[in-house]
Amino acid sequence: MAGLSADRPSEVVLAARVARQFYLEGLSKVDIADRLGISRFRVARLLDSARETGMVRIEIGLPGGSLDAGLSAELCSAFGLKHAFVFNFPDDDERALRRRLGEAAGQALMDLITPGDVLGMSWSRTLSGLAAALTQMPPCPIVQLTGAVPPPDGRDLLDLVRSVARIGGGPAHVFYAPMILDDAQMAAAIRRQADIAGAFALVPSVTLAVVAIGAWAPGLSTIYDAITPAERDALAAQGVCAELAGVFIGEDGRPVTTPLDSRMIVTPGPALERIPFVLCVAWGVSKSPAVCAAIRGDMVHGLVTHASLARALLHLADGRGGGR
Amino acid sequence: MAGLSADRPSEVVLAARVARQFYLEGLSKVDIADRLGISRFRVARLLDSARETGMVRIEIGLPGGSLDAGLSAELCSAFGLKHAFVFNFPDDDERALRRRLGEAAGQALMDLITPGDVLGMSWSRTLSGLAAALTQMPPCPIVQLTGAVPPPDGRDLLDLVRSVARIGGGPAHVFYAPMILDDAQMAAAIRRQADIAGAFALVPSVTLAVVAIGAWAPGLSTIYDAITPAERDALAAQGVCAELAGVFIGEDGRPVTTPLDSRMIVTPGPALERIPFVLCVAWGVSKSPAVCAAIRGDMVHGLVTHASLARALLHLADGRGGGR
DNA sequence: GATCTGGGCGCTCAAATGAGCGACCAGCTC
DNA sequence: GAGCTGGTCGCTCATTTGAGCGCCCAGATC
Repeated sequence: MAGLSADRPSEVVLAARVARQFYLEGLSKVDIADRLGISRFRVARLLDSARETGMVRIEIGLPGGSLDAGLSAELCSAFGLKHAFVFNFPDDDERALRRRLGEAAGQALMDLITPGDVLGMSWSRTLSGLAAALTQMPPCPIVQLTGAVPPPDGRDLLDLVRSVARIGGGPAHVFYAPMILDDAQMAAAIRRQADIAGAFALVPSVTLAVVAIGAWAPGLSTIYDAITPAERDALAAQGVCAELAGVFIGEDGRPVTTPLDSRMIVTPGPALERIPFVLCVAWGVSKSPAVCAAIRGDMVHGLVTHASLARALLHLADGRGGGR
Repeated sequence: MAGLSADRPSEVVLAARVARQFYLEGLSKVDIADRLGISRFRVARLLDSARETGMVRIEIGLPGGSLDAGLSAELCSAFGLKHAFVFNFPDDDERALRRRLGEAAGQALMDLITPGDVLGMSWSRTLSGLAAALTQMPPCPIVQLTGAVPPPDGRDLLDLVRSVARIGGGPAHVFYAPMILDDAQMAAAIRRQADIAGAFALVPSVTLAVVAIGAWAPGLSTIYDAITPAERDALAAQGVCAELAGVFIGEDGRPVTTPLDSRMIVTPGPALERIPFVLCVAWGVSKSPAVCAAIRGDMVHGLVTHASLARALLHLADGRGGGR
């Protein structure tokens, strides 16, 4: 099985000739065999040897642009994702990285959405820039998946949903409610409001959702930063390590039920799990354990991210599951 | 035929996934199609696109060692050689380069020779080191192809022929005569000597010859340096641009008949042309036009050389014939 | 010399692949 | 709406390719 002994220069060169003609000139093995006056079986064996000895090197590369197709493909394989989009954006400027990833998510959304879809959306600082890159959309209905959190720049989830709906021309199903309330009774009362109940009634029909992944750590999740230290610790003790559209996720990538749930206006975990395609955006190497957990389960089907986080994820996957 | 539009990230990534699985994991297109849930035709088209757009990069590389298989293969194709051996030897130290090329020629000879062969040999400073690398040889008869020139270090053609014969255990057919004589009559007389005539009678049975290529310029040919300036110019005027075992070669790679021939004890050009396999050793970028001419015709079937000369040859071939 | 053994070679047959073709669809023009 | 056009898709059929097998030869062992 080794082949190509080092003390047979003519065979090494012959293998190189065969490899050139096969891989670079695109000739068939039969043609090569005829030209070189050897059997097609020998051609095949020489090619095998050339591959085995590393004489033929094949790389799946960056075709240009900022999309790293090779990393994206690896991520798909390693985590069983249906789609992954890894972009070569520099990490140094956080604001620019967020903006570009938001636009990239818009690109991905345009690419994935089809006229029959019903789009669900949640909010994050990264996603708030998504609409800027949307140039064309089918007129899909768009559903607000969670209550709103007050954004620093005033562009909130309702703005995002409406912007996206305007581009496609489809109906926007929005409602006015905060994401977190002080007590469960008030949350329940709010959920009974007609517009909110109406929006949530549409969730089962959502076919494509765009959400961000938060990590359960300071500064890495809007919710983490919005609650008390005691609540943070309680959830961490329950195994929460990531957060997806207000749904808490454990290390196995499945939703974790927490006492906080009753005080939140969000699509419930089981409902989120039933959405056929959930596209996530994640950002920052420090989030890698959280993202790893989130995409490990079956909840997340697509991921938009940048190269350094992607590499960190692949490293985690290699270390643990022994993925190739 | 272009495919993979830049504004379809998912298709680009899909192509990368397909390419990974096909080229790196060795799966069949049918398997890939089944895994990804697409048709095998789509797999084939994605692979074509990936090749076209340069997403898949294939290089035929150096497997290690000093033999550059890629350059060797290119040289074979560009000049229609049966065998080429290009070695990555540094150019800076001429003595070392010559020694290593001589040994490399020995390697090539061991590789190419088979028990039924009759080996013909001529001399050059490079070839004088050939025997040093010979470890095993079939017991082939070995024939001296030319008269001798006095070597600087005393190791002459007869020594070389005898050394090679000793390693293989075959008979050595040598004779005592200089390569160049002062007048034609004396040369004719010498040719009639029994041992010389005997050796030359064997030339038609020679199946494999090892010779060096000289360029028609000062310091690049033993013969050039051995004759008068007037003779040099006369031969140059006749179109001589290279020299092979004492046979003068024109720009078309075919032997040139010259007045000098009658004064030389060498295998005649037509006889040399009839040898089934002529293996040449050449050295030095300054010889590239001569080597190019010599290997252009059908006289030379194999070449042992170093990377920089090989590249110069390919450059010449590209410029002229438009070889790819 | 007889026998064994390992490796290279080329055959057969089934699976994989490519070339070419028509179906289908979206967008456009009239 | 009818008709045209450019593009993608998957089919058929012929060719190419791979897996496995037996042959043959060289070298080792007895």
